[in-house]
Amino acid sequence: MTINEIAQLAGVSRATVSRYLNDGYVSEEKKKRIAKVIAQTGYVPSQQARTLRTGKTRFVGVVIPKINSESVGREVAGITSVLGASDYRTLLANTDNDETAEVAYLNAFREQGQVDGIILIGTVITDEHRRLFEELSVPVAVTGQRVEGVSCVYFDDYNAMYDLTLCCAAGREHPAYIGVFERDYAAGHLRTQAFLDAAHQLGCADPVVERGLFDMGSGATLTDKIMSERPETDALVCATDEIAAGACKRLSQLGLRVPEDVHVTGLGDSSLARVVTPQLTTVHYYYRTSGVEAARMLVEAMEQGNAAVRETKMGYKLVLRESTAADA
Amino acid sequence: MTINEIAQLAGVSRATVSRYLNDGYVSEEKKKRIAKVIAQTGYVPSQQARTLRTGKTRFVGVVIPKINSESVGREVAGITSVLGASDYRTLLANTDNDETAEVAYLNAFREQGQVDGIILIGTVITDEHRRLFEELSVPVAVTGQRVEGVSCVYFDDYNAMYDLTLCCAAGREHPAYIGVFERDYAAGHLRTQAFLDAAHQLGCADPVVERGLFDMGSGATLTDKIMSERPETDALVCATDEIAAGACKRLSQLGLRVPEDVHVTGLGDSSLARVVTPQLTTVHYYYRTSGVEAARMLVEAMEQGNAAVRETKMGYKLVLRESTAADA
DNA sequence: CTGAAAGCGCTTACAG
DNA sequence: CTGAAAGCGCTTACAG
Repeated sequence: MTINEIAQLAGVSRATVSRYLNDGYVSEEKKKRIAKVIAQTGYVPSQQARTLRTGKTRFVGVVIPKINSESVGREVAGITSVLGASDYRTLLANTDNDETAEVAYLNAFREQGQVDGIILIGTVITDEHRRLFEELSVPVAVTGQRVEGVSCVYFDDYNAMYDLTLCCAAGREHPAYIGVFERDYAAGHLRTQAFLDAAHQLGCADPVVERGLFDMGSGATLTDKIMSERPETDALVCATDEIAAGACKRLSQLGLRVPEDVHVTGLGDSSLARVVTPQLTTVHYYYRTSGVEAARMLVEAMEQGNAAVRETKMGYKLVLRESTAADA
Repeated sequence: MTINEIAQLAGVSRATVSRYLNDGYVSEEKKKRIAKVIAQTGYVPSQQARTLRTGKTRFVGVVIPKINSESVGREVAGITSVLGASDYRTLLANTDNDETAEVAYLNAFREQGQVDGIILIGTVITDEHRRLFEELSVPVAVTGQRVEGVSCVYFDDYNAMYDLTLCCAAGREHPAYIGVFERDYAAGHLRTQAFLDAAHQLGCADPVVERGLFDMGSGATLTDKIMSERPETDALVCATDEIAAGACKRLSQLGLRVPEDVHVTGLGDSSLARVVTPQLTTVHYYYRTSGVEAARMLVEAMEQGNAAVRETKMGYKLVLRESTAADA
């Protein structure tokens, strides 16, 4: 089925069929005839040919750091729902936390004109990223990190972690923090800073900070380190639920009770937070909504030329569960 | 940059440049000239134009039941690694366990000629699916379910669950099973049947079977039901790790100890299995490898016309952990 | 080994 | 409101 056959069957020129499919500047009578033929034949225009002619692909590239991460999954769900509704298809590019791959994908999308827009689920934003954003000929939106001059939707990491620390460390003497590398500004830098500020606010003289990766293994290892170097530690604030899960597991292996001996908190409110024993006090992040927001921004930018850059900071909600004392 | 500009710069016709890019039936001298120009300009051929001309898209549609599932994530990782290496790009379509959406995506891929091949991560395979497979003009591969006449790679669900049940219920009097709906042949029908056969083999007179969904909530609810109707139950075999995690949680809330009072097993060896307390005895499935296998089959089918259908059954490995007695 | 030519399926000024 | 014509960037018989 091509537009030519439809034109012939409907007794009009293919230009008229094309108009029917696009602006719709066609007489009522021909409209009807064309509509009927299309219905009968089940004709679907070739997107390839359309792209070749218009330069628009109706694809959006979504660069993700990790497949099979709950937060990423929720964001992607939000993104595809908006994109699908606007008739864009999603091209998922998984970097597996490889910064080089991330830049490579961004470049590939740019060079080959394969997408009308790009969404990056951000972790570490380098100068290379910033340069790329400038050079990109299609609109971009970033989630999870604030990027100057680029449309983005991010979380209130500082205040979320500040509140969490107050709640976890209140009434405790020796809080410690298990975080991640500083290069991740949102999850590394801001959350650590918030912990330190809150600990200071609570009057803690010498709060401990350790850093590792985003996984349970890291949580377990650093819990070992902290508890052997500072056995007096009585509150463990963790940058993510995964890390907190690893910490809880190790604490129990060390014969320490949570929350009686040590308070523990995570962040993210993943399903993991409800599975582990004890259930984790955490912060709920609106991941799905943040995906929806980013996709909306992008669609707007793709359809209207005037790329008004917008930054959205998402709220959060403290979720108190068993891993901290109820009196917090 | 178009092929015309390259041709002009290299002083050859665009047909020659095209040949250079494809068969390579070009004199050494011109090859050199063309290579140089391409290197200098960074020219990348337009995939759209190529597709329009050849009918090949170099896209593969991958239909998944759920984003953010560990098993799916692992399979997709395997798939994209193979596909990427063969220069195919992956188009992920997420159905969110909606059978209608699944058929719709399959149809869309078929109608619009947007992909050169399709991989389906299978759950429920209906007659509608089978019909579609027949009508598809591009090769397909299915993972997770055996489908007659279609290339597929699936797991040895029956034997895996049989072994697991022997291990979980050995020396116990009253094993029960928490499974999922029969319509999922692999995870529903086969695993349930294997449990029943193994229970029978162990001499259990009246093994209990309950069915729900794939999540922790289902595990918790059905554990409630089983323990109130059959408080003598001393082994809980679950169709997945998620279900088993929900079961463990509820058992502990009911004041029952695992494994002392009740043995519990899951299946899949997800990271969840190591997080919950106690850690779950389970079966390891080679999800990533199964994705790799399916992608290889598909690539072969796409590149060689002779679509020799192949079925691969993957092995498995019993993983003993804390949730069953060590003497099993 | 190479180039001129046709054509993949569409859209869009242009002239009417 | 409508059609003839050009062209998006490529590939592939065909004739040489």
